[in-house]
Amino acid sequence: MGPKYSSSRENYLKAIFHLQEIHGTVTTNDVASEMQTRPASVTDMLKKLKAQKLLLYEKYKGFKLNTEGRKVALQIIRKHRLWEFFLVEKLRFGWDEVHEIAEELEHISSKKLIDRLDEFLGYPKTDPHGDPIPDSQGRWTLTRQVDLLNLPINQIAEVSGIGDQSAEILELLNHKHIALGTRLEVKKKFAFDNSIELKIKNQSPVTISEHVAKNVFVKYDE
Amino acid sequence: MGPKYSSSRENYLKAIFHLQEIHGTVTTNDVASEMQTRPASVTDMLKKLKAQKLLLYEKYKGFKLNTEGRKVALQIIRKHRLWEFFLVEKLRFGWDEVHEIAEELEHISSKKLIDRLDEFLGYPKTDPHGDPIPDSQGRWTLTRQVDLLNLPINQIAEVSGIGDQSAEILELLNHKHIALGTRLEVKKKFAFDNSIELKIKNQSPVTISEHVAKNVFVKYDE
DNA sequence: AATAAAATTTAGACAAATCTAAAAAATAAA
DNA sequence: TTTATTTTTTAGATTTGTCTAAATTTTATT
Ligand SMILES: [Mn+2]
Ligand SMILES: [Mn+2]
Ligand SMILES: [Mn+2]
Ligand SMILES: [Mn+2]
Repeated sequence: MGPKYSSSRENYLKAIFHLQEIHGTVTTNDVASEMQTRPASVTDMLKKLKAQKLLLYEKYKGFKLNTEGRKVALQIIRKHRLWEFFLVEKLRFGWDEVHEIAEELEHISSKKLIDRLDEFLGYPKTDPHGDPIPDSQGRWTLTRQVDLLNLPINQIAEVSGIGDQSAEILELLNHKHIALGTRLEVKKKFAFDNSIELKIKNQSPVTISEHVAKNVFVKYDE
Repeated sequence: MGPKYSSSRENYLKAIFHLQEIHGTVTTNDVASEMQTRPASVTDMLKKLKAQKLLLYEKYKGFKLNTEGRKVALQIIRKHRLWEFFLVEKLRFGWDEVHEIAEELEHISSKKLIDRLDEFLGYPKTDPHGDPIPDSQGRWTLTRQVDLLNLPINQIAEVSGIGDQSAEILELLNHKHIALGTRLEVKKKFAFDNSIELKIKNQSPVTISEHVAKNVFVKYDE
């Protein structure tokens, strides 16, 4: 037996899942721009997903995944993030080069494969970008985190996630030696442009823009 | 950039490659039965592969891969066999359950991924079924091997490959504790039905049919 | 409330991969 | 060497996923 849903359908489910995490409900244009496709193509797919009973959808009224749709989406996200972890931890890829490959690997259908992979990797809780990895029941552990703009001055914290995950921001962070797990503190906040000066142990201070700061999440003990 | 050729095209290339290894040239019906599809579908694909300059084909005259087609086929075979090795050696799958999964994994496009995987696995020379793994230039090392029907009596030899790789024969061999690398010798050959009695160290003798014996390959020092 | 703009859906088309049924070509049998 | 059988190809459909252009609906602005 082949895969239950096509790669394309799976990509739509994943995109809708991510968008509805933010806005609760999702629009056609959102999905189109997220997936680099045309609104008409999205509408076509919405009908198919509704027919498959994965989506709550009334035309012109927005839409969201139903329970089954969320379940399927979470399994794809699980696969995506486990494969990313594998690529970084076992095959020595950089965290900024794994997304595209995982975008393909996430569509491999074997459930046994992914559970064995999970075991082989030691049941990791987060992927190389700090995002949580759902378990085989689709549950994940929530971690409270704050972005760098909101980290109090002189509070030491650990990088736990990245918002925007474009190759561009990852390249920038790589260059500044900011990675998942990096311990750092904010030394100065400049009101002029909201840029921030950071200090990482044993390194000279680095400055990042507001745009970057908003996309770096950290956790810290109070 | 996505994959250069569709999964379907890659499956055809691989099937044609295997068939032409045996017969030199390949027929439409051969491919159709190998791939569980219809002759008409094969003809359709042949035209596409010819248009892509991967295949030498004149209608009604048989066909075979050209240099480029062979090159592409060998890279897919390389991926298939490396993934099979990974599944058995790292994820503890049985050798009789990896083929289907590798059938999907072989279509992941990243060249860097497969080269890193090769390195991670320690550059294995053969897959779990004893078949050679091409290197990244498409070369493999030939090993002379003989099937069990032709193994001299009392000559100790090591299982190095399986011909038919159906789940059925693999299940049978599994049950009789015959695996890749097993050292064994032929104790008796029965002329009546060409069945064979084998001895594996520390085990009681087992009997296999001519049909099975023809599909188990071994190597041995003379 | 009427009009303009934006968002969404529909209509109709296309490419890829497959199929069935029928036609054409090659091969085997009489 | 005719005739019959098998193999292969073509013709025409179908399914999935995509697109453009046009129509429809919703939302925002005067
Ligand atoms: Mn994907
Ligand atoms: Mn990730
Ligand atoms: Mn395959
Ligand atoms: Mn194999």
